[in-house]
Amino acid sequence: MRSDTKLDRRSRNNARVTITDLSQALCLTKGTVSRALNGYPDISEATRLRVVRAAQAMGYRPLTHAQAIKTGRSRSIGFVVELSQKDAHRPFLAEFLAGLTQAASYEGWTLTVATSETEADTLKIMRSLVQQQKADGFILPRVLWQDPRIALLSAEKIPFICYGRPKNYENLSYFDIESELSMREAVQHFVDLGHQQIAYIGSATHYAFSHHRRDGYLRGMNEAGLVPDPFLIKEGVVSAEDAAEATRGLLALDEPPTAVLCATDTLARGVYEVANQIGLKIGSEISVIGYDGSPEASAMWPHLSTFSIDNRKAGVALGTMFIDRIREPDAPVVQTLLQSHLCRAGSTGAPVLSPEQLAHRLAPFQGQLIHSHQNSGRER
Amino acid sequence: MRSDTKLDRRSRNNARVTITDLSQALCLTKGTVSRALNGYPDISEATRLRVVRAAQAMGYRPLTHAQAIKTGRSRSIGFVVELSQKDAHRPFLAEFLAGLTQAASYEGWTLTVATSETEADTLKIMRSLVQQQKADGFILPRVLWQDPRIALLSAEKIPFICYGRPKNYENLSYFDIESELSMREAVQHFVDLGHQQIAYIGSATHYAFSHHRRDGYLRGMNEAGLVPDPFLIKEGVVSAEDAAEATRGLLALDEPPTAVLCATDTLARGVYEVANQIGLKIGSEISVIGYDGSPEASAMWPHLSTFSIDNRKAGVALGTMFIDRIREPDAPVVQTLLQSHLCRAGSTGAPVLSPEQLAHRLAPFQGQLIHSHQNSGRER
DNA sequence: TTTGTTGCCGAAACCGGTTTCGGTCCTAAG
DNA sequence: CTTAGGACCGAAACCGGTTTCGGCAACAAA
Repeated sequence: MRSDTKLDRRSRNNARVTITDLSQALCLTKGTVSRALNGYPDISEATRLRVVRAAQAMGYRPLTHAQAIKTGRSRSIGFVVELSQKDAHRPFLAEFLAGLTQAASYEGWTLTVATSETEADTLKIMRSLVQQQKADGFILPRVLWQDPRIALLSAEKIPFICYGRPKNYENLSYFDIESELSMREAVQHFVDLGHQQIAYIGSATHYAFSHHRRDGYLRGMNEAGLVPDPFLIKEGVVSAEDAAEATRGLLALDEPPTAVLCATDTLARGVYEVANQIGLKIGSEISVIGYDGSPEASAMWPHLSTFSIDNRKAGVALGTMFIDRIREPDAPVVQTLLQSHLCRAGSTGAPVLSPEQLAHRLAPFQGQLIHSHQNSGRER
Repeated sequence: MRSDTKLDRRSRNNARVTITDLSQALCLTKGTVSRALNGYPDISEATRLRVVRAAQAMGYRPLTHAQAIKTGRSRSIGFVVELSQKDAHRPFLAEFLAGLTQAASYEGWTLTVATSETEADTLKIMRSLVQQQKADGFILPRVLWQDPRIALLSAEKIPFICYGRPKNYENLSYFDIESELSMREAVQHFVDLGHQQIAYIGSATHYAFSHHRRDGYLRGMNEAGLVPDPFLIKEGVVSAEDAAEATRGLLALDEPPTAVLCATDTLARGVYEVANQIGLKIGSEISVIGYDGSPEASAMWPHLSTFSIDNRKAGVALGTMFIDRIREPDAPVVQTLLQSHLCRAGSTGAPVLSPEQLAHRLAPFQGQLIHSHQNSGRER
């Protein structure tokens, strides 16, 4: 009788093996089976092995959300994408998610993705995801220099790992791409090619990475014995359009830069835009380096020299770091840095013009450049 | 006593309101409360309202996975990204996910994302996600012309909604961007500008959209009274590199095309690549149209004319369609089409050269073009 | 032989829900 | 005035797990 209905249910339900099935097959109570599988010390090694083997053989996998209702942990890593800046996430998202889910699924975990419109929204969503036990914690993408998410999660003791290094990162677990060194390398590369007048276009300063990249530029300049001219530094530039505006400002200078270092590939698009409009030859009359290794970089012509970063690997690293943290909440913080490497392409070359010659070359276009303001960057 | 431990637990657990709390506050059993909230007919309207209001007031939200253990439904929509073709998903993923989660979270649902390497892997992962009750069904991105996922899910009666129209879509619920009409429009646009020799570079033919786009091209040609020359059609082109190869083949023809219609923006990159290499002016000597409205399109110079598609909207549509389907499994299929619209940019213009003149112009470069094979497209 | 320990497992409560099954009470028909 | 039938709710089982508690057997020390 009983076994009849059991079988019946089993066959409709796609034959999931439950802990009860397993315990019956082993002539043990389900409590014992559960403790055996979870490595409780009051189970003899012999029966533990017996249980583990049977579970393996019968293909038993516990229902994580059935566990969750008692344990409170749902083995799911939360990921909230904030969409206020439309472009902020696109280039790296797919590969990054791939890495994240790869790490997650390897351990039988799940990735729960949510999106939000505003910062306040993000906090609310994260809180509710945890309360609904839909996430055991979070991976924080694109960490801000002073990140309210970190404040919230720390205060509420919700586990998280940062992708990026914020202002005070001493006691935080993070993974980051080392971009300071990259920017120094970029400056060095420009210098090696013979550039002296090297400009920098930086992204929105509330992002943590903006700080590291700018510092890298500054240190690179110092190391090369160059004094970074404040006029050559545009910070807080958000979009390609803003970057174009910034570029016009740079080219309107008395001594325009022969090389421009951009904090992101998207910003480099702005440089290209202006250069294309006035017929300035990229890679010779002006050189450009970006950062991100995005597909845009190879859509530009000449191809943009940029720092390619392995977002897949970043995802894997962050995923495993997160799971480890949940498993061992009291372990010391883990801080990982990954190097990115420069992909040289056609956008960098020896300067064919000195800054003075460049200025002369640009003279006819001053009308198009003049309307830009000295401080086109938008500070947050 | 009892209430003491209760409070204690509550305060650590971030004060989640459970159904027991609610039932005690209302002096009802939790069974009654549950039935009231789920609209059972054996609950009087008066108490139903009382329960619903109290739930609202106390901020009660049921734990979906606690429900799931009895009901089998976890209110979670599954999304498996296959990464075999690295580039296949990137451009549209972020915005699409945004739409999906927007629709999901609005209804209190969750999005569970997984990735897979191969097709077989995808099927395995989907099956296991359902078995582990981590997904109630799936949104299928990038539907193939003959899609094994559809076969599997149909056979196992797992709910799903397609993003795209496969070969036999009569009885399927789908959402799709109408690209056939777009391609016809593109051809028409070329013709209006004065082009006659119009080539087509199509993407991997196992994708469903490839068929619709190619058919659109063919119909557009017919409508314009032009006979599509088989030599002008390259199908099964996967990457920008392959598209470059295809382009070389096209330009090596006796009567090379003055206009090239590409099934995706990525393929258009290949056309640009070749044009840039041999100094062919895009937008005058040769015109190009892409499809996708990706950021690459505006990274190219001149900007690529392309069809922009609202992936956000697509995500919202698919999400709500999916949830509706779960709620009402026996409802008739829903089939939705969304129009995309052409964003004209610098890559299209009136031809300044006839095909013959173009061939003459290209004569010096035949050496670079000749090594291409007539049939560079890779058929699957 | 008695008395602790210790190792090991069963029994049962529990987690936060859903669902079935009766059992009142009220009402209308006989 | 009975009685059949609904309307409405409580009681309890259930879902698939985890965790606490207690008891039994074996073994060592007294």
